[in-house]
Amino acid sequence: MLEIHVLRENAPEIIEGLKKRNHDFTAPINEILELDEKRRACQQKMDQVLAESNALSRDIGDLFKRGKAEEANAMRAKSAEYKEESHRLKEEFQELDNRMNEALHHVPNVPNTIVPAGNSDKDNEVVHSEGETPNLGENNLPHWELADKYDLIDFDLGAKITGAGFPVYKGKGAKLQRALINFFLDEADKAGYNEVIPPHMVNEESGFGTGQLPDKEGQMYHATVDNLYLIPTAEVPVTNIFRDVILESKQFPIKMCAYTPCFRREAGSYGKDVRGLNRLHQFDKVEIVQIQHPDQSYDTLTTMVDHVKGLLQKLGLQFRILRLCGGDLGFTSALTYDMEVFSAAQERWLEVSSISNFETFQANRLKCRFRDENGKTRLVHTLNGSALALPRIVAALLENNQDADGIRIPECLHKYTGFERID
RNA sequence: GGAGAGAUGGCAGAGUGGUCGAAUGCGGUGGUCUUGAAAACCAUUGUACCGCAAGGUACCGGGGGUUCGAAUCCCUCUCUCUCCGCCA
Repeated sequence: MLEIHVLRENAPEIIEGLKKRNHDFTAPINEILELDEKRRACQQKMDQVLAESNALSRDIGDLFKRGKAEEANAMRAKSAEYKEESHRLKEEFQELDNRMNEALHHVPNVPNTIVPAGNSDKDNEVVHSEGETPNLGENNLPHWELADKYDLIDFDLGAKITGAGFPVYKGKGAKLQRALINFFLDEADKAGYNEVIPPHMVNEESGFGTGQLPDKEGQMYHATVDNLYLIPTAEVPVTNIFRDVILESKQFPIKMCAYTPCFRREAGSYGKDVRGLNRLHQFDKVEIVQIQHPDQSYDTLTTMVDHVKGLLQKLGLQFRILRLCGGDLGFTSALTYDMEVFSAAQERWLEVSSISNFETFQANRLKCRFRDENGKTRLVHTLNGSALALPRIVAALLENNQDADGIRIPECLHKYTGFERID
């Protein structure tokens, strides 16, 4: 969430910046500023009453000590007045503070100046493209048919056990899955990311910290009995490692990576989007997360994009990089690059990674700060990216590397799979 | 699941109703000394909010209560530990 003092000082610029999201935030922001003003006035009154009340209590204490109980008792009535007054002001303050924060929670991050204007994914800007579309010939198959033909993934079995969108990976299909996870983790390790295995369920505070709550509540599976959420991405538990933490500048950059399954309800999805591996309720992903000094975060974003680029190059997949437009940008992000691979049999681009700089937006919710050169605490910048999400990578690998009687495994995976072909 | 104990500053650990935001030790930072280092000594060392400032307020796991006054008493929630049971 935006910092109230920043909003207070730069409201017109922020309203202007948010227009890229195709939404006019003038009214809610004005309301926030109004509540903020009332809130501060109320705090001043409250603090003053408390100060007087505290002074009076000290005086009464002194009188008791000096044995002047009668005088002390005479002052109790006044004290009761202070108490009533301060209680009333505290209630008023909390009410104003809650309302202000509630409104503030629903204001998204301000897009970076280089974010293109636009309404939907059609307006995203292609900033890079490489690799060639393989020539598959006539009888090529989409990945769900290949998965069936070579007995790699069983969607029906998953539907029987759990429901649609929960596939069962089998045989070489399962081994390929494991190979990709290990390959991605090893590459992240080589790039200096520290691996963690976080919990796969998180509490409300964590969901709020990274911005999934309260806005995207419906996207997560919620275990209501214990009030825990299945993670939609490792971003949530990993970034929350740094909730309520004050870092030293010399600790930058903090680089973490994690493999986890990810759970998403994906309510409202339908059609060809959800066929096969295109959109699942449970999938595997290796995530990279960085915590950076505000001055360095955009350089870091570039290194993260380059890291993912390297993975796609090693896998030999045709891909492109998009700079998301304001209308497609996530709630918490200031700038996002999406990586898409070309799925040759489906003849469509599939998003396999999303790499974002959240600047201080998450840090403010997380209360993740660092001590700057002057010893003052400031909010850090947080970033994360998929490196990579497995299902669509598998879809593209199966489709793009198929021939008449099998599927070729890219060389970088051989030492992980133990086989070079699926047939 | 049953029974009990506990939660204090970066850590350890005092404090059981009145200048306590909190002793002391360790750690951190700055300095003196030293060729350098160590040791020793001196100083400093929580966070947030309000305020131009002076200063004020809040916070001793969270919330509520008693009291003129609470880290200290009461209620409640959460978490941790010990024992028993169950168990991958």
